Amino acid sequence: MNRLVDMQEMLSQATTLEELQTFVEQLRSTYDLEHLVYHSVNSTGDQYAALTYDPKWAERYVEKDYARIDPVVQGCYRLFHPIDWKSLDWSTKTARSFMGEATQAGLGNQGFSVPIRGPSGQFALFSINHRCSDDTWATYTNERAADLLLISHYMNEKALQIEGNANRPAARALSPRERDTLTLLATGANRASIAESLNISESTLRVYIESARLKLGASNTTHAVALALSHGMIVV
Amino acid sequence: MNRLVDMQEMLSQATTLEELQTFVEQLRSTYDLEHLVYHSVNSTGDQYAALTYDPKWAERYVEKDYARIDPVVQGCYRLFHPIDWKSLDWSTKTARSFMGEATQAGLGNQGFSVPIRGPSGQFALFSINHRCSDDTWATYTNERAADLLLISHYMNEKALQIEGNANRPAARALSPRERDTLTLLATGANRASIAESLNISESTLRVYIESARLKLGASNTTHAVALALSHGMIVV
DNA sequence: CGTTGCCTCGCTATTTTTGGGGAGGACCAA
DNA sequence: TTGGTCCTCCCCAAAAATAGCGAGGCAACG
Repeated sequence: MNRLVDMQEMLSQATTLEELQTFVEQLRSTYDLEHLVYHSVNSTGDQYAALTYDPKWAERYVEKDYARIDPVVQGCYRLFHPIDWKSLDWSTKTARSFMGEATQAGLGNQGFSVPIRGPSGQFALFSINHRCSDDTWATYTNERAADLLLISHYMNEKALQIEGNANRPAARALSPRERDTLTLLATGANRASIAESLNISESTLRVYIESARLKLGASNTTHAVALALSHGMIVV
Repeated sequence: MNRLVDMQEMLSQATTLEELQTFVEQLRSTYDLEHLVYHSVNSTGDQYAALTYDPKWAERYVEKDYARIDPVVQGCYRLFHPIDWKSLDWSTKTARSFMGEATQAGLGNQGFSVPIRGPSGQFALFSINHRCSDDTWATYTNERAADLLLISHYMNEKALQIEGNANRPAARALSPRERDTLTLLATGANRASIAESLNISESTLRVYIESARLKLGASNTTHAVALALSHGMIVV
């Protein structure tokens, strides 16, 4: 019975990006789908995709930078929940012509996407695609949405983990005082008021800002706060 | 058979926060769990929780601001995937004493949490809690993780929708130039270099910074960048 | 017992940002 | 046409941040 467990098992053994490609193909046949895409963009703009689309379509998509007009991508960037493609806005001319081209490339009429947000501004999209009637599709998604949502998250985790192995030298951890300082700076307080609320002199405060800045490799305070925020080192 | 469909049905009919409370209680019995919590914090710091814990414990938790030391909350703030409580760091003294108190309050030894990030820096935590052996718990979570992950997202969507009805005047949208400006500021560039890279005068640049600051209600540039970042208005 | 990291404070001078002000042109929608 | 929102530029004076420096105390680690 348990497709989900099988898939998790398979995923847990993957150690390379190639294996993730194999995984999505396996996923497609196991869940009996027309197509399936995992697409990740990290904060530095690096992209990675594992998909079952016709390679020519994928190539054209990248070449034409279709992500800019694809209603699925555009919609998911500003949405935060799994969504059926039908509920997106396909009314514009560009969207319609894009859909026409996609259909030509073998995409089915039905789709469902899961936006996933990870650390440091990473964003991934997990989409399934099929050709069938609305009713059949409703049954499909009801049956599989839970599984696929879970898989999409674990797949993203795995992809990040694999990519993370070829990683950049992580910023050093911040000391408690440094975190306090950056947190308060992020709230818009100035040095004088922060020093007061932390009960230290402004001189001391400056040392924290400076050391945090150096640790994070930031070029100024605003940069340091932005880095700490997007790395989850502080929370506002 | 289908608990999940029943729960989705029940959730879709909820229109008030009270009904969400009823929903988590129903969820607890349907999924046979010790406890269950949905806790949301939006960008303005407003909090909402629906939970099955002893009200006294919830009250004490809020009063003592335990979210600051709760390893589950702290862990999930910096993690982006569903996580078993066992894999968190319980080694510090404060964490251990916190856990002791939680156990006193009736919490089970096992837990599983799903961090959920929504629009404008909204953050929610969906946790399940139970008292059982590790093996039993592994079986539990395997069986239910997919359902609960799906439910957690739909519940968050619902909670946002309900709260959204009683909404605040959101920060005004930023113009493209304002976004450019804040984005570059977040990378640590100073005004001179940003003006150069945007091919405008530093005077013009200052107008953007200032108007963005006013729109966001920020007290200074760093604050504006932090707000724009945590509201997802810019991405670094 | 030395090193390392953290917390604390002080100093100087320079550079940058901030908070106001005004002003013209483009564009779009009511 | 008028009003709104952008985009662009300029001025000034005051406030704040920055880049360095040095230096003592404390706790933990080896």
